[in-house]
Amino acid sequence: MLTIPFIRENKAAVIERLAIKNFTNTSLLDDVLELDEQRRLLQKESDDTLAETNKLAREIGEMYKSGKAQQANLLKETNADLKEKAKALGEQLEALKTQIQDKLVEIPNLPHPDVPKGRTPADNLIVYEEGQMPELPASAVPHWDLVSTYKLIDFELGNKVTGAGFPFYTGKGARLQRALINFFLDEAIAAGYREVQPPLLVNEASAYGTGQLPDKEGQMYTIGLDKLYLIPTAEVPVTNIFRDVILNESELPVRTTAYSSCFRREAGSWGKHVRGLNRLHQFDKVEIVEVAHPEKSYETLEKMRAHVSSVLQKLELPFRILKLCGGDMSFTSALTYDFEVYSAAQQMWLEVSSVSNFENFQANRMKLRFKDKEGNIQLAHTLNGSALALPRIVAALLENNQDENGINIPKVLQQYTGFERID
RNA sequence: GGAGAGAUGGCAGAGCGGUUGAAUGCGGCGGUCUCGAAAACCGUUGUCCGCUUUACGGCGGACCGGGGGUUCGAAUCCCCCUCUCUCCGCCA
Repeated sequence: MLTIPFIRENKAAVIERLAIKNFTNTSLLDDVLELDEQRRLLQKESDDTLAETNKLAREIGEMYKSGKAQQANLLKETNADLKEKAKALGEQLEALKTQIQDKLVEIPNLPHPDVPKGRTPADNLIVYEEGQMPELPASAVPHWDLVSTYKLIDFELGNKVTGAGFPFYTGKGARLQRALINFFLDEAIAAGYREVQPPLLVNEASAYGTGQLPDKEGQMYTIGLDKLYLIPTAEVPVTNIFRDVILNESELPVRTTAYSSCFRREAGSWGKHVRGLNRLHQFDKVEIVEVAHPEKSYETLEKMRAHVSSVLQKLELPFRILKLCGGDMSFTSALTYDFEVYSAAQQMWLEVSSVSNFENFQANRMKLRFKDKEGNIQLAHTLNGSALALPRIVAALLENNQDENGINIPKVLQQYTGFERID
């Protein structure tokens, strides 16, 4: 959520930058500013009225003490009118605030000046690419065939027990999952992130805090009876740790990592590009989250990028990094790097990580602040990234490392899996 | 699930319905003392909103788990909700 003073003082620039994200509903900005103008007037009137009633109450008290009951009773009547007025003003004020808030949350974050223009994924900028493209044998097949041949993942069983997109991982497939999770967590911890294990369900306030609510409700699984939501990413519970928190400047940065299952409804996508592990309703992911000083957040973004890169390098996967264009960026992000690994049998680049700086957009919405050296309170910056999401990593690992009669496990994982080969 | 107790500032812990934004202690910050530190002593120490000021600041409003009510006036009384603790039951 953008701050109103910022919009007010930088309106032209805001409009210009939002256009990069293809957001052109500038009347929303006007509405917010105008409503806020009204709000301030109303605030003054309401405060003044309340001040008057407070004063009268004190006077009435004095009168009773000094035995002037009659005068006091007279004043009571005056005060009753004022109180009524104050109540009405208060209600108007609340309504106005809600109205402002509702509009404010519809305005996306400003893209960083480096963000390329564009509307579709095709406009994303490839900023980095590395790794050897594997040379596969003629017998090479996509991962959905491999997992069935070597009994690593059972989609049918998941289908029976839960539904499409909820696979069972079996045998070495299950072990590989566990190995990857531990590997990712160990890497994150070594990079300075503190591990937490978050709840997989969050309440409304948290879903609102990270922006899943009010308008992306349909993307989450909900527990209606208890008004809880299954998390689409660990970002939700982890970032909400800091909701309504004022940190000390000396505590920054706060680095957190969490493994969690993630649940996504993702209704309406079918076809070859979502086959097998490419898109699931439940999957596993290790997330990194950082609360950063505003002056350090882009430095932090680069560190996150370096961290994810190093993990992919250790897994010996060919990957590339995209700087997302305005049209492909998320609502909340100011700058996002997507990481894609090459899955050789599908001959497709698969997104395995997304690293973003939200600047103070999330922080403003959830009131995450810090007290600087001068004692001033300011909004912190938040960033997060996947490090990494499992399914597509698994897909690429299996496809890229296959030979005629088996699959080799990358060296770095072998101490975690306890085996060097699947056959 | 049954019975009871409670929710106050960073923490601990007071608080007769009327200058109580809230005693006191600890912690934090500033200072005195010291070569330096500790101790001691003095001072200071919440958040949000509005108005005002070149600025330090000043004034007003809101907030004592959340919501509603009683009252001229509520942290203090009443109702509802949430959460926590203790005892009992159940249990991975």
